[in-house]
Amino acid sequence: MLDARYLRDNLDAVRTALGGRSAGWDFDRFASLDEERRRLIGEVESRQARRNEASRSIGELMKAGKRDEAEAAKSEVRAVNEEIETLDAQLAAIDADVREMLLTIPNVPDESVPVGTSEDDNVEVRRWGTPPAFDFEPKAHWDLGPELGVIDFERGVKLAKSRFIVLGRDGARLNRALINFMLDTHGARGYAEWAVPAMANADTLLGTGQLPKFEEDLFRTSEGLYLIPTAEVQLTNLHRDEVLEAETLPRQYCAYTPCFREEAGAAGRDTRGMIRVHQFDKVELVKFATPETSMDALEGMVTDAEFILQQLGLAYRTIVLCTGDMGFSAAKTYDIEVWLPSYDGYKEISSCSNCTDFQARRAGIKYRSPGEFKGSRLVHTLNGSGLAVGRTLVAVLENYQQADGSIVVPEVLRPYMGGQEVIR
RNA sequence: GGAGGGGUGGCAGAGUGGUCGAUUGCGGCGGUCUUGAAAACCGCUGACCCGCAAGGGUCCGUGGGUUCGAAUCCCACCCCCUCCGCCA
Repeated sequence: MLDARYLRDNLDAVRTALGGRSAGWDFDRFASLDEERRRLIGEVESRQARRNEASRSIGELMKAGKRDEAEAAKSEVRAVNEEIETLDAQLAAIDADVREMLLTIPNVPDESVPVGTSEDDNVEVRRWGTPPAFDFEPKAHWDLGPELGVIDFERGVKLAKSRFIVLGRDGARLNRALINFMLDTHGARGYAEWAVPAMANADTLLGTGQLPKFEEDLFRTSEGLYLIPTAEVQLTNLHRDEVLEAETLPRQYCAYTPCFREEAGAAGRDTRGMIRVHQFDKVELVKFATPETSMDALEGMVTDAEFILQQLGLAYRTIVLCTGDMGFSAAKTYDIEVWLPSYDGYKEISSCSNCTDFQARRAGIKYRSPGEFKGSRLVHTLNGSGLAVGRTLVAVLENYQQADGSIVVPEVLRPYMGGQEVIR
């Protein structure tokens, strides 16, 4: 959510900065609603002031025994109350409209973000590692997995529905090894680990921006709870409606959770394999930082996510998303893409964003620093995959495959696999 | 799920219709005192909205209702605690 005052004073600048991202958002309607809202507030409050004053005098008149005067004052207040009621109804309607508009306008990109309209305008910032050269025809994970008995697509469909998968035998163990390796590595690098609910309520999802605009991406239970699409939702909302002490910042959190996505708009995309499924595991990183340090914190988070790929020996490239390709809450986003032989290219495995104060304003996450400024200010929130475990598993299978169909276990994972060196 | 109790400012804890946004204690900030510190004493100390400002308004779990007026009364919902039941 953007600050209403900021938006009011910078309407055209925001319109320009958002470009196509704000398609369908009516800036002029906002301007007139906002103006009308402030006018009505003035109307209501001047009447409330009159009513409060009159009510006070009624109390005094009653005490003084002047009943007739008190009765006269009462009827006057009744009349004022009727006016207030009418104005209040108008104000409530406009408030709801303004709020709805504020909740559906995306974050404003940081100045350092390249301007563009699609993923074609994203900018690669670096590459690491060399894609493996095979002296045989490498297989895709959707062939390797079933052949090794580590991924079972048919049974995933049987147990749930399409786009659900089952991991078997060494697939399940490799998955768990990846989770533990990631958590241990991030833990050693300053991220505190949490275990959080896999379901979240509407307030929580409103706080991070999934609601109200993207409800169709979520699974909803009959209780009105939602399955979390990412642990970012929970880690960020841990501090919803809290004021953090400045000296405790930055805070760095991580968590492993399953993630659930409806993938409503993805029919036909990535239909083969386990690249795009309804449920996947992810280790998530979240930071709370001051406005002055959040951009540096983002660079650090990307480095931490990249470190996992380096340790695993997987080639990747890092790109900065252009203005047109960023998510709703982000002011700046880096995607890390891992090399996948089946794609003969790089595929997203992590996305790290600085959401600046966008989520903090929705969720009421502030910090204070008594010596530095009075009151409290909004923190900046950041989140990033560290990494998507399912896609990492795919990357390991495909990049470490041998001519005989076996998989070499990356060295850093062997301690988590009981010393096992090969999956066959 | 059943029965009972309770949700007030950073925390603790008063307040059952009228200057209560709210007594008091702790904590925090500033000051006096002190070589310094502690103690003691004095003062300050919630958030949000509209406004250039003066000022005004809202907020005592949430949402309704009664009333000229509600933290205080009524209704619904949410959450917490205790006991019982059930249960991984």
